[in-house]
Amino acid sequence: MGGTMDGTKQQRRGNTRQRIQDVALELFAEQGYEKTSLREIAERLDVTKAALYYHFKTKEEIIVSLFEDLTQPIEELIEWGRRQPHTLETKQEIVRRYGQALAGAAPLFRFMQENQATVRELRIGDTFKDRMTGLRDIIIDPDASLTDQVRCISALFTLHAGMFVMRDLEGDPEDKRKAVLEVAIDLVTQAHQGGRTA
Amino acid sequence: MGGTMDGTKQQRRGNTRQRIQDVALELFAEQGYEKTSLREIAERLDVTKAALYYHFKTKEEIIVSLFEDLTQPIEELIEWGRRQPHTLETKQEIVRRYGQALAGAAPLFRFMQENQATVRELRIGDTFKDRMTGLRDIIIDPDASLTDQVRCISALFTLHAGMFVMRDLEGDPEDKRKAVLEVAIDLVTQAHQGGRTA
Amino acid sequence: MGGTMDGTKQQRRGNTRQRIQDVALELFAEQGYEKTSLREIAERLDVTKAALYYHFKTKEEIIVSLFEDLTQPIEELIEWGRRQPHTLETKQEIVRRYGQALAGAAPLFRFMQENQATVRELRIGDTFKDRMTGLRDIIIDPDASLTDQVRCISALFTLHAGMFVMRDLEGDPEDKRKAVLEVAIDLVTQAHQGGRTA
Amino acid sequence: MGGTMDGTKQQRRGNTRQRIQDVALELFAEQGYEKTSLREIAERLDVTKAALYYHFKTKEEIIVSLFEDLTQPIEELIEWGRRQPHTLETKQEIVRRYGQALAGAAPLFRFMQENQATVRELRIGDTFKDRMTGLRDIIIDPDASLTDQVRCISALFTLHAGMFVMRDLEGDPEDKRKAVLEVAIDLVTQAHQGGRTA
DNA sequence: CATGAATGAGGGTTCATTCAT
DNA sequence: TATGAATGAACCCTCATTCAT
Repeated sequence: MGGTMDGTKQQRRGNTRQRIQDVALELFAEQGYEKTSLREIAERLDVTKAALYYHFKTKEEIIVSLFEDLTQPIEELIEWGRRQPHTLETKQEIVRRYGQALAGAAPLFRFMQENQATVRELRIGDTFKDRMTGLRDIIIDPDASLTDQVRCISALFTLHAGMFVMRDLEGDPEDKRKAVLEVAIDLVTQAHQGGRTA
Repeated sequence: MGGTMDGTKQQRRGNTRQRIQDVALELFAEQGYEKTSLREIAERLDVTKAALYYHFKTKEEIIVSLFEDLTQPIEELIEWGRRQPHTLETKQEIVRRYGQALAGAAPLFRFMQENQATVRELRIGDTFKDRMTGLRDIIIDPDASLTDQVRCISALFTLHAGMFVMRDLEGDPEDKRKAVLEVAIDLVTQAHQGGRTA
Repeated sequence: MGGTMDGTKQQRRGNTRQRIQDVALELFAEQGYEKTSLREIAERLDVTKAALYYHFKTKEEIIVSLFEDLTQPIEELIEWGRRQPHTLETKQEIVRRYGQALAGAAPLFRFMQENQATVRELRIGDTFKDRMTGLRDIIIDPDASLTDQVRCISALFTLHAGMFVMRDLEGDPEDKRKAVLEVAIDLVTQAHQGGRTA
Repeated sequence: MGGTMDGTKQQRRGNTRQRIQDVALELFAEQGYEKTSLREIAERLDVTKAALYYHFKTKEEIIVSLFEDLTQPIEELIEWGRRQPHTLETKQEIVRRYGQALAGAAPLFRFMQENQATVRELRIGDTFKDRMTGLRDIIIDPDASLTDQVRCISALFTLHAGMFVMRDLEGDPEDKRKAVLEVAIDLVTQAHQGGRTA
């Protein structure tokens, strides 16, 4: 009552919306979307379930908002990619940047990878698929051999796998990141040259 | 009463357990584990929920039984792999056979890929992880460079991706299968030679 | 096939009905009637639930049959008591014999004491109440003071308590039995003399 | 909107928790714990089952809360008893007060008496047993004869029986209460003097 | 901004019971 | 004698959501 907070309820400066997103993403990534209840989120925040509804109209809107906030870099990457010439350098740069974008929103992508069935039914599903298709079309040469097309997709998947599956591979994280990137770039490079050499 | 059934209740010869598994897997793969209710499964089979409980003790046991039934070929593959010398040929053969095994239980693996968050919490989770680790240890040379290790994992992932993600890639399914296999084999081959050449 | 049993299924000479009763009583006394399911009984006997229904029409009939089989001595005791003169000796003898009867069917009475709410709703309820009333009327003098009437009921209750509550009192069981009996007899004796002395 | 409620939904001022407890205790005492479903309780209150779960986390918590709320006088009685000298007067006073405490929470104790099997499995079970043991230790002389120990327990049991079994004894309730108390006090008195006189 | 109280729909699970074989 | 398969009703419980305050 007057003056500074007493700490009982940690800083409530109106950042509640943000805090909800943080906790939600953490729990969604850890337990899955359906197994995470609003009650659980609310409890962690020491807030009522009803409070969540002040900030988000539905449970789905929480995940959608996360998706929209966190995946903009990828949107921009695609935008950028579309305007570039389809050279090898461009492709390699795309892979590099995509790797960074994934790392920048790791929990979200972990969530999306581990909850594909859920994501597909959510509103995000289609949007996300569109983006992936967009990316693909940039690095895939339409008249490349099937094998090379697969290589490109495999490159993207390697990046994804790099984030989550390879956590239990031993080695320095930074080294692993580099190794993953190298393999991915290798794949698009092979794919790019495939057309010309074979 | 003599002769064939009248069709109202299709053949109830004792294949109910099997039919439950079939329908369950279909729905689990399509909608996810948590979003598929036992009521839904029962309705599709024109049977009561309680009937499911005659054949399976819990919902989890249904998916576990599917896992155990359909995953044995992979178990055997690992067994076989362990007894082979770690030659390039062995590795390539592992990849080939793993591809086949995946194809042989496609719906289950699609389910597991798209419901990782769920699977992790289920009893299957650990078993599955162990198997993947087992496979990895066979095709990965322990003293290979990190990059080559990533290549091997990427090969396995490419096979997985091949099953599900690449469905919307245009082209003859059989051709796609071959292309996927080629890329995967390529990756382990590069990884294998990496140590010797680099 | 032919000759003696092999022991896998212990003696099944047609005593199944009896075995059901035994196991049922044990479980009913231990866990209560409602918390004991037919599945549980069947499993303990290594038999199907359906088999129970060959021997008993309903779950209730199992407990009813136990009641009828095991409480006959008390029925007879009442019969006997009714024909005796209402002397002190008779009353004392009733108490003594009732104590024995309780001991002879301890698990059943433990069950009835600990599941009164259930028993009341079962068909047994009334029968049992009738018997208790019968007993009471024998040892209670209709024109005794209220206090002496209470003494008589208290005597009966002391016997009941003696069976179950006093199990955790230390001391030799046989000694405890005697002590309980002594107190009960004391109570009816006081009650009997009350009328004459007060 | 201003003034009194319209009666459709009787006063919902926040006394719902209390109303749940009241109805629950009534039904539990009448039909037993397991045979009373939450649906039944909810219906009587003209409320949804889910509403019960807003106020109590589980069904068990309802009975536990009743136990904790209603049983405090006995807790205090024991506390008080422990601090008194072990004189005859103290023992008699304990019996008197215990009788009052029982009367003050008659429905709860009726429930506990008639659902012992259930209570034993509930969290309350042990707590209750501890209290009874506490009471016992106050009125029982450790070096009294077994017979006198039984007398003390019998006294307590007489009080219990007085509440429930003797309802169908004819006579004025108040007179019956007095008679029961007299017998109980008599028993502890005999027990107390037993050591000195016998 | 947020809570307290409640709802309706549905979840998985268990039960006593039935009946053809 | 007993089993295998199934049912219908009920169970406790949890969820996302609503709304007056």
